[in-house]
Amino acid sequence: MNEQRIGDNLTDVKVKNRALVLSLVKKRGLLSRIELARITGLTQPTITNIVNELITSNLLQEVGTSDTKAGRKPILLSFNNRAFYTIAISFSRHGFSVALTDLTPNILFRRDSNYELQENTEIALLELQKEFIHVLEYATQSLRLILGIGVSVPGPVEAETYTILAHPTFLNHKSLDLRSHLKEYDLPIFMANNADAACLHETWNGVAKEIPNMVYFMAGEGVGAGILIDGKLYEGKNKKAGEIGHTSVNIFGPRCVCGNQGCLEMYCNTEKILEKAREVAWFGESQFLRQLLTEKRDELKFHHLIEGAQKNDITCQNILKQLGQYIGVGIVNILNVFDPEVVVIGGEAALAKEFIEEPIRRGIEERLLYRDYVTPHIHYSQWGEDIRLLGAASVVLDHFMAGELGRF
Amino acid sequence: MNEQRIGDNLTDVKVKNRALVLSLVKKRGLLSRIELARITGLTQPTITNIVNELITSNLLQEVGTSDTKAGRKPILLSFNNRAFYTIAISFSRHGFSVALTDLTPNILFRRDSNYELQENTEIALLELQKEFIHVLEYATQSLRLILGIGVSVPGPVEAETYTILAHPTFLNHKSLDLRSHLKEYDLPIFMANNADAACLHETWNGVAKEIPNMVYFMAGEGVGAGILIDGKLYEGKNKKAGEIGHTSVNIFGPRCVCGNQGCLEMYCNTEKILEKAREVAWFGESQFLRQLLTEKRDELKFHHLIEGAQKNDITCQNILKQLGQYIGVGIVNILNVFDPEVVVIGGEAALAKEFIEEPIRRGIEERLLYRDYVTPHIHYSQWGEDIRLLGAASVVLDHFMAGELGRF
DNA sequence: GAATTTTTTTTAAAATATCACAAAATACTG
DNA sequence: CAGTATTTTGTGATATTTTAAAAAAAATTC
Repeated sequence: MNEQRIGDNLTDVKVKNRALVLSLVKKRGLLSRIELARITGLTQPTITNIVNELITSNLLQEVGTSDTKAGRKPILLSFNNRAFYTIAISFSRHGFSVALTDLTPNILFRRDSNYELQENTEIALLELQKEFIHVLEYATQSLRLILGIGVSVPGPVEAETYTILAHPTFLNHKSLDLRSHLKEYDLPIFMANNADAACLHETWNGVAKEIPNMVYFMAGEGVGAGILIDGKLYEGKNKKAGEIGHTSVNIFGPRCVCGNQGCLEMYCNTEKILEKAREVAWFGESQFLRQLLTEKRDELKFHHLIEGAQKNDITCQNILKQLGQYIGVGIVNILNVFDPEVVVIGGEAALAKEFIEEPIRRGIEERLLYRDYVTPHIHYSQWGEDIRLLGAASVVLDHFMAGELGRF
Repeated sequence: MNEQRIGDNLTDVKVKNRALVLSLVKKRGLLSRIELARITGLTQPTITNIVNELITSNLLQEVGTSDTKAGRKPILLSFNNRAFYTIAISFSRHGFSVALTDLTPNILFRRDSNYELQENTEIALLELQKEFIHVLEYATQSLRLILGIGVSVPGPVEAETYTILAHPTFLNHKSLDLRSHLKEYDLPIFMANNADAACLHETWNGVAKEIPNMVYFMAGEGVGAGILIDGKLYEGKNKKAGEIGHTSVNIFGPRCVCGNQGCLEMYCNTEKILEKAREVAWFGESQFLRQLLTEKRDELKFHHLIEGAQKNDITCQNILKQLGQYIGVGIVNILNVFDPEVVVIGGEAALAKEFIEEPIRRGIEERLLYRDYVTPHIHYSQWGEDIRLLGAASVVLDHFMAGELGRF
């Protein structure tokens, strides 16, 4: 696939500049040729040339003009998010979704399912295939050109083959070569850990559009991070980077399933938080929790804690506050190690923003090594549950925009 | 200085390819033109062209031929490490050194001093200037062309201005603009944290020559890391990345000077280890330590522990073993977060390799999340104390080889 | 010593951005 | 409302760089 050339080439220049122009318009919205020239430092004829090619391949469109003081009005260019489409597949620990998205990406059509890949892999795969075909038919019916399939997985992925690897919390039986199951549709497949996928989405459509160094801290059923360095996803030698959830934050702490002691994940995954809430529910002072538990038995979910906290239930607030404190510890570690421009907090925990924000802020203020010299920016994911599918689509988008899929 | 062009250029290609060829010869030693063509994927004429330019600028030399089965013998090219020189300045917490180095870098002439920058900044600076002039005179006397000054600092450096920043453990009074003190000699000055500098040295002259992703874990008086990503030093938004010593590994642990709790540095810096040794010395069972302490009072140094361990003193061995265990925790955290190809352990701790190696290996085996999928490579610094100066020189080298200093 | 092999160099060709300038479109001025 | 200034976009020649093809150089083999 790769022809292993490390030396640079004339065509490399062209490809890079074309990708640069395209992604600038994608990220900044409406731009004129002259603005592109100014931003890139390329000359106007070069820009004209590149832009015309991109218009020919239908990726850019001329959409009206903008006002200037005098002279010819600049023609505004916009990214054509309907030029191509992706099929996004996302797995959580309790189900999966398949969707058709445009290049923004927006979710145009989705199918959700509760089959767990964990429980009965064969049946789940059949179900997946069914839903996939469903989406694919919807897409072909309306003549959408599909760039590829993006898959977001809550666990590790094998670097070369994009196999979903066996892993105690998501797929404990054996590794799964999803690619071969979808091979017959002859679409390129890209896979990423869901923190990485979410991270990519923030770079193309979120808060990290113009930010080279960012860490996406994902705290939900699992705790992991997507790491953006120099505008590119950093995945490490074996696509195994970002497992911040399994860094020890308590060397003398209890043993984690991974073998380590006192992993961060043991303190700030939402399951652990719920366990604690259940404990407190029966014996604690929270009427809200006790009532919930009698009504719904063991069906206590994370969003219940948020509801409780919003209804001023002190216990719920305190539990979330503690979650914030633990997340804060993780964030400070990230800040000290990565010195990123931005940290985005995502996953279920982000839904509790209003209750964890303050303890996190406080934690940074008190504990950050270089707090006198740097001001870290902490954002919270704006995408809710959709981020799973949006991330999956962004994986395809990311490969496409790098010029890898050769459609422009 | 930067003309802010993000678009790519024909000259960019040339500069990159030239830098690539030069660094390949520097790193791999003797190479012929045809080999360079094969490695880079560039064509032979392109290589010839570039090589001839580099020979003209005296950076490459033709040195004999190598044997082949038949045909014309390839002319071997070698990197001329005496084409230019650097002046390296390194600070530790207890003194500084100034040296002249070639481009390997080898230390050709050095001056060491025990003035602490901390104690009496003004006098120390005068002393530094004196030694610097000494080295500079030695250099000019023999007509060496100096590329620039490299400075390695055991603390943070301000990104834009290369100011040495105030910091509790090295320079607690106020920031120091070393650049302006050396301005009159009209040489470019580059500064880096000493972990970063050491990391760079490993990329140019050590174990990471061909490795894009590496973490240099430095454990000595302080604990920090130099992070290599995609072949480049990763410094973060504000050159504050890599402070792994101040990641919390015990959220419930004692407060660190930095504000955080249970920082890694509190468990595996050598000072802490020595404190523990001193405690144990009087009341423990170690005859070696007790004798040492009565002879030398409070002059117990880290190398004494190593000596003791080498003389089979169980207490010394146990203390070092524990150090290894703590370092192991740090390494596992690094491996889980960065998934690097290589981790290099440096700093004073690396001197105790024979005693910490096993507990570190064991720690990784037991605690690494993806131990079934990845095999991390752990190296130990080979450079001893010289790494400070070598690192400082490598900072200059690194800028030069990137084509920034415009001498080729 | 002629044929063969391998490396290096030369020459011509292709690709790309740049430079200088022209054309187009609009606002401002009197 | 015509003319001018201003700004954006487009065009053609030029310079630079890599590439492709072929020649030259150097060494080995038969």
